[in-house]
Parts: sequence; structure tokens; C-alpha cells
Amino acid sequence: MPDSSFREIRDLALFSQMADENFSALMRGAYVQNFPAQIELITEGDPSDFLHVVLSGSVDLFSAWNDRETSLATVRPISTFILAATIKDALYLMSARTLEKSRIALIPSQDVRAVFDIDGNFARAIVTELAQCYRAVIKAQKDLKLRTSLERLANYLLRHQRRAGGAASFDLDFEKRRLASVLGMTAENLSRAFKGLQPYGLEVDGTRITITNQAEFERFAKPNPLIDDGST
Amino acid sequence: MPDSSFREIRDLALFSQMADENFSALMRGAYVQNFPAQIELITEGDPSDFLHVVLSGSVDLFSAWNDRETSLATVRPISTFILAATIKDALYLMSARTLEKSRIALIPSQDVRAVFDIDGNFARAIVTELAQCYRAVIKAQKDLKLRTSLERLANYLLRHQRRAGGAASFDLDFEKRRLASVLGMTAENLSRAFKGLQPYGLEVDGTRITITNQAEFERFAKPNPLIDDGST
DNA sequence: TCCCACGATTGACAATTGTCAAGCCAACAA
DNA sequence: TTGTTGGCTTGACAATTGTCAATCGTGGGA
Repeated sequence: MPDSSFREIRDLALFSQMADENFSALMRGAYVQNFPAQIELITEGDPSDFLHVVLSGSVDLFSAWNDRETSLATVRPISTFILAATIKDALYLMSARTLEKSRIALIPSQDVRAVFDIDGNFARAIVTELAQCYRAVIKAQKDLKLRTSLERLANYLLRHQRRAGGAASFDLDFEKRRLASVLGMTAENLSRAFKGLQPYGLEVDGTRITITNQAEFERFAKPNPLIDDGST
Repeated sequence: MPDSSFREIRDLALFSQMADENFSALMRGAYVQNFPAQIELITEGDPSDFLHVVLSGSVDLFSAWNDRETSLATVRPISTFILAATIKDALYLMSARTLEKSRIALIPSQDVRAVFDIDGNFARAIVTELAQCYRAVIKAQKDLKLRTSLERLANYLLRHQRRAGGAASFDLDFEKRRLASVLGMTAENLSRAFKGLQPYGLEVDGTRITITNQAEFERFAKPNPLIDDGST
């Protein structure tokens, strides 16, 4: 593995506090690979052989059942995914595919578990990471059960606006059909939802979004830190 | 705290491997309290002062937004809740209320965090618990996004049947309006969903459920270990 | 340049789900 | 017993969401 990738991973909160020798042990079995877009990296139901770290590009986590499919999350650099399956030595609950050309580090799960058993700092870092992930899913669950599709879209746009810097105009970061899946609706309905938000101060031109009336838009969306804040 | 409660908590996977002195330190600040039914134990948005352990009775975790409310999980003995908030020293994402008369142990969150920092075994046990919780929510998310309400009910009944021992007849363990909320639908719709399942081999008499045609019922429900298995 | 592919959009329609109001029924207290 | 309460059920209706088919528009390849 090249030194630069090594450095990037080491700087992740998950790995930054662990002992040097343990980090080295982890990296010995690890390797970095470049994947083209639309490659299925893991398949739900498979045993979790590797902890994955997205170094560049982006990865879609999704799941299928009975001919239906839904997108559960998007992983962007630099962060890991399927940590829980790795720790529990359990089957993947989700599949993962690259959304674009991506560079991904693969760390053998058994190494992660072995180091986890002997390095308290690593174990503590994993706790923090898992607690964060857990709370993120709970928020998603509340979003899904407490809001209509129109409200979910409105709050998604507000969250995305903040991530993008807070300006009134910003661009969507992925295609609408996947956004629809993330928000738990069909692409057709998303299209209508965008129109349904126009009376509350929204303009849409392709992937370009403009919130023309921030106050009115927020009055409709009713964003809530206990659902929409990413960090807490 | 009485010795018996002490013992019960010590036997939890979360606490069984930690050092004696650290467990004692945790228990020194802890106390056990009896609550009547329908008492709100914690409120979402409040700081997480205590890690809660349900020793007897049962607790409903729920959340509200914009005059809507939804039930996210039920906690039964012996297990903890709001572990993630405690660890992260963050605000509660959910409220909790007793469903019946319940005995609950309260362990100060700052003690948990302090011991977590010095006891590797405790930290590792927390990881396992959190990973388990995380995967449970992911499964709930898949259930919600991939299935119709009829399918969710059918699979819930199959899961409950297994928990109850596997017999064709069994009783629901809580009231239907709460079941409806857990399944993400209204009480009225749940009522219709029960009727809608009759053609697939279901009989309902009050809280008494009988699956008269197991094979046909499962053919409709299409249970999947990656959504419906509790342990993995 | 033209053509094709693909995602986005739209309309028409169906299915699902929620809302409201009324009625039913069992548990419980006076 | 009677009356009351609260949860459950039912019907009628409305709103939301999904499905299918057709169309639009853009960008890439021949």
C-alpha cells in the first residue's frame, strides 16, 4: 500500500489513537484498489471479509428484497463502511456499489477483530464510530416514519444546502433516481415533490436548486436537530 | 441497590467481562427505581444523564415531530437503552415511557464514560452491543422501505410466532395501536391489514393469532434472515 | 452531423394509506 | 344492573404514493 493512502487512513478518527504496532499489523494485510463506476463491491448476505475504507469516489449502500431495491446510504471519503458486520463477524446486511471511479482500502475483518481485542484505544474509537452510525440510522428512521415525502425532500434539501455552504443556490450531488430511493419514494414522485415545493419558495432547474424564500421554505420543512443534524 | 439487582446487571453481556472494581464503581452511583405504567422516563432532546437498564416490565421508545408520534422499539428485560447517547454524551434522540409497572436501574452516564475510558473489556462489550443495535435498526429500515404494510405485518407475526415458541396460535404481546405505530401505520390500517392477511391463512380473534396455513402464509410474507432474524 | 441511450418528466390511472366519524365490545366502577 | 371508558373495528372519503406508458431533453458515440 502506498504511503499516502497509509497516512490518510491513519488520520481517520477510527485509527488515529491506536498503537503504532497495531496499526502496522492492520495495514500489513490491507490493500488499496481502484474500482470503476457501478461495480458491486459487496453483496448482502455474504460473510464480511473486509472492512472497507473509501479513499476517493463514492459508494452506494443498498438492499434488495422481493424484486424491490432501496438505497440506504452514501459513503463518501474518508470513511469506512460495514464496520458493524466486521466487528460481529456477521453477514453483510447491505450491498455496496461504486457510484463513480473510487479508490478503496480493504482491511481483512479478522485482523480488525484481532486488533480490536488487544488495543483499547482502537476499541474505544470503534465505539464512537458505531454510536455515531447508530444515531444516524435512528434519525433516518424518524425521518421516514414521521414525515411525508414532501417533508423529507424539503429537509433533505436544507441539509444539503448547509453541507454545500449555505448559499440559496446549490447543486444536487447525485442523480435524482437515487435521491428518490434514499428518500423512500419513486423517481416519478420525486419529480412531483419538487413541483409541490415550489409554492414554498423552491426553484429547480435540472440539478440546480434555488431556495428563493428561505424563511417560508423552512416554515414548511420544520427542520429539527434531532432528525436533521448530522454531527450530534 | 439490592444485591439481586446488582447480580442481574452484572450478568448482562455488557457488564459481565469488566473488572470487579470498575463494576463496583459503576454501581456506587447507580440506583434502582420502580415506575408505574405510562411514566415518561426520558424525553428526546434532553441530555443523557443516565444509562437505563430495564430489570422488569417493559419500555416503549418513541419519538415525535410536528404533532406526529411513532414508536421505534420496545425494550424488555434484561437490557439497556440509550447506550449510544450515553457514550457520545449527546442528546436523547428518543423518548421513553414505561408500558407497564417496571423496575429500572439508572447508571450515571458520566460514570459509564469514565469506566469506558479505563476498562478495555467494558469498551469491547459496548462495541458488541452497539453493533447489535445498529444492525437491528438497519433491519428495521429495510423492513420499512422494502415492504408494504401488509408484508410488514405478516413478517412481524412470523417473528413473534418464533419468539413465542413456534406454535400456530399465539397472543400479541402489546396493544394493537402500538403495534400499528411500530409497523409504521395507523391503527385503522392495521385492522384492515389483519383482514387482508386472512386469505393467506391467518385467523385473528382479539389478541389471539392463529396461522392456519403456515406454508401459504410464509409464501406471502417471504421472510428473510437479513431483515427478520433477531440475533445475527 | 445525426442517432441513440438514458435519465427526467408528465399524464392517466390504480393501489395504498390516512382521516374522520360512528359504532362495537369488553372491562370496570358505581 | 347500569353507565362509562377506552381500545378496536368499520365505512366513506380524501390524500398520498406507486405503476405504466409516452414524451422530452441532453450528452456521447458513430
